[in-house]
Amino acid sequence: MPTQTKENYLKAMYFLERKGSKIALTDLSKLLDVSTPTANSMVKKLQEDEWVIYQKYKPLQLTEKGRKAAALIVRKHRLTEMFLTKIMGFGWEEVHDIAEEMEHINSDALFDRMDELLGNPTVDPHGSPIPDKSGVLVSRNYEHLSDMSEGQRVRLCSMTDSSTELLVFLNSKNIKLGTEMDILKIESFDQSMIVSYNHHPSMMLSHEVCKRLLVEVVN
Amino acid sequence: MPTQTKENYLKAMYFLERKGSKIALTDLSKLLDVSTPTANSMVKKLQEDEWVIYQKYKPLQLTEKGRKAAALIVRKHRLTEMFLTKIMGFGWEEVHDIAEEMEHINSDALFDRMDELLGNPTVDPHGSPIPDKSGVLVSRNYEHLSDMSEGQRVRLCSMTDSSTELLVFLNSKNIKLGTEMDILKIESFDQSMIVSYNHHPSMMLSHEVCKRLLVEVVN
DNA sequence: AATATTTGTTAGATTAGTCTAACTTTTTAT
DNA sequence: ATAAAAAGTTAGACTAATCTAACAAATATT
Repeated sequence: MPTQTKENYLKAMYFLERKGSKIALTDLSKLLDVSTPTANSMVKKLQEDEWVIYQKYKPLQLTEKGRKAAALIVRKHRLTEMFLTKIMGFGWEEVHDIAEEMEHINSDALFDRMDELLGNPTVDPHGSPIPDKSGVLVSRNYEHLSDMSEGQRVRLCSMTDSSTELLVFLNSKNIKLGTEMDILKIESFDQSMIVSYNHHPSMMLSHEVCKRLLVEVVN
Repeated sequence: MPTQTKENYLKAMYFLERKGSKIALTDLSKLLDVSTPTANSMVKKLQEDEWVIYQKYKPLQLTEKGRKAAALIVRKHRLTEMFLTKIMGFGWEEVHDIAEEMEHINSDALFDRMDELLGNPTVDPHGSPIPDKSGVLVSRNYEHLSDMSEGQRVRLCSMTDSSTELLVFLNSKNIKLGTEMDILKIESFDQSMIVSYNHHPSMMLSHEVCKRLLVEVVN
């Protein structure tokens, strides 16, 4: 098992890989908020135990071993988030930071028990998929709300980023995962949407927000 | 907030202080399984932020600040143990190692919620007292089972050490916190005790075990 | 009281993780 | 195609936490 710091490097590389395939050192260092030389020397060390493949000036790559390790950290993170919301009663906007620490806890028993108590969940409180015990992640392909058209009915399933600000905003609008919305109108000048859902007959959502909400069309 | 390592030094000093008042560097280094020079240089560093009072060749001392910090770590540890047993269904012999990692998690919200869900417990699953939110620990004065006499009826309330081996042993004998036992006989040659409890009419407990069990007399 | 033992200290080295400054390679833009 | 910009690398230094070897002080033993 790598150190906590190394786990964070693997996790960051995992996210970068899932986003755009090529992992750039600069992106990694920005994501982890360290200097590029720091990230550079760390990936060289990670190579020694075959977590990553490193070649000078080439994009970074995770090995299978490194990818699996990263996925299992993400699994611990997302199970924890689910546990904190479903069992302990936290709001979805409160759980990220706690999970960020708990994901480094070394105890299969703990996370297996969470998994069990939660009934083997497949997504976290923000709709992000939970990798399985062998590190396999099956992610569904949702659409950005911003790409939908007037008249469609959609269900909120996930979001591109789960920043506290976005989650608090959605709380204030009473929008949750699973909330179904009718797209009443799209303002052409700023791409903002007027939607209706539950008991809210007409709510305006800015383009910035719509870009970050992932939905599926309701038949 | 000190680092995780420093928190472990404070916690160790706290235990040593509660056991015999004078904190010796050698004892500290043994408890933490580091060399004496390592412990020595660390207490010097801890002094810089006024966690401890250090004077060459003198016994170590915790400052009020250091003692409170240590107590709050112990609080997190014991709340976690309680949470793992009562809410998550772990056995009392399984929780120490997990709590040892969770005690370093930095989240008042998490531990406050545990406290709440548990109904503000005052002892952990092994009968050890839980310091309150301001770091005050009120510990009851139990007797060692080994110091009791024939004919007395006692209730198991705590133990001097909660090693997995002892806990597993007690599990196998079906002895729990709260179990009331009648001391039927004390063998003079080895101080072992014959006790009866629940549906066990006569059980032999070695002196080694009796020394580690803390009880109170039942009137 | 003198000596032996234990306890504590200093010095110097090592590893993990970080930085800045300077430099090189690759990519982008004119 | 060359210059400018971006990305990546190397060198060297720093802090936290650890070690061993050597030494000093305090305590215990005869």
